[in-house]
Amino acid sequence: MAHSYDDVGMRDVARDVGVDAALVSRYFGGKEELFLDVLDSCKNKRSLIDGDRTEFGLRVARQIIEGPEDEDDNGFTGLLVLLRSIGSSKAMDIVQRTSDANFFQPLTEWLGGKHAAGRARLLAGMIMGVAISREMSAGYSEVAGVERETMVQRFAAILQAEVDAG
Amino acid sequence: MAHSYDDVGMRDVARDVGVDAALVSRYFGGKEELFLDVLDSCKNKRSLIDGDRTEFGLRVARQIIEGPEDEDDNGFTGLLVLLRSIGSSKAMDIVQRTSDANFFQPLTEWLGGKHAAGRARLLAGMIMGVAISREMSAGYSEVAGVERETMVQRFAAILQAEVDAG
DNA sequence: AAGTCTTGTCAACAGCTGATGACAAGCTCA
DNA sequence: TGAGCTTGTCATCAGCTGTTGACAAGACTT
Repeated sequence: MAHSYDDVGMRDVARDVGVDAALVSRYFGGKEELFLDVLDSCKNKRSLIDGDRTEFGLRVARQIIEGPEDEDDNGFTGLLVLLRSIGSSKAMDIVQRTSDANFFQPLTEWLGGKHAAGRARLLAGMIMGVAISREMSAGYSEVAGVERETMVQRFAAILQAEVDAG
Repeated sequence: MAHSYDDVGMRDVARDVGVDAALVSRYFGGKEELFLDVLDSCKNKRSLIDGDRTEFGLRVARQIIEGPEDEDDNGFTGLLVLLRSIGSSKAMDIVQRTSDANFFQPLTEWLGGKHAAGRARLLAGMIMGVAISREMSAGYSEVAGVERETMVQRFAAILQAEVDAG
């Protein structure tokens, strides 16, 4: 699982790699720089934008609501880390800058057409929100499988409408 | 501004009230209990649900996108604190339980009709996401005023459609 | 072979966190 | 008046954080 900025310590990172914490701190030049590097390493995936434009809604909706089949990076892990790191005053600067440069702006350009910025913001917001609502109620009010498929279809239509609105 | 669980220390809370931190810790029984009390104090507002059902979309969309006129509690502060506190392993339990009890479930009941749980989840997710996207790009790519009004209208229609879908 | 750079560890640092025991002043009530 | 409760402060605690200086072993270069 991907965590947040505040929640992951240097010693955690170091342990995962089997190395001393001092080395990590030194190699990256500090925790913030490490965070920035991690986020930048996720930006090249562009899994949101890549793919058929006419199936954007369905593709994204399914991935967000049903979650990734493989436990590894599904292209949204970077976004989830970003979302979880909101609320951290130390990471806020990086979060704002990165989300803008790696998420909002590319989406705006890809959308094009009328009110591209506003539509991108709306689209990004809805995607982030549904993604995060999934783990906010994890283990509590699970939505049944049948109903989930309906959710996917509804959400897909909403997203696609925003893409085609240009 | 409302902050997150990890970002606000006992000493901060105490200073704001003009009191020693020890008193706060003792009076509430600990930081987690304080957090829980704060969240519960926000639940009675029900500002999402209260009001005309046929204007739910417009009312919520305007409040979320344009922000509150008064700097004080606009009924969404509790939700924003909740959102920002995701990513904190210490607050996660409380966040999940509270958001379910004070947010998802009331919304589900209020919605009613077919697939109420799924629609509520979708609705809640979109609302949270757009709310949070506003502060993720604060100061960077501001959306112009004209475009913002279009956003409000589009978002309102999306939300209202989900309400009426039952 | 000698010098130097990289890769890495260890111990320690200052700064912060939430919490707690000891204690003081003021209030209430018998 | 004196007992007991509330309200509040202060110093202090252990635990955690990111960072850094000192040092060691290996690899590469001259």
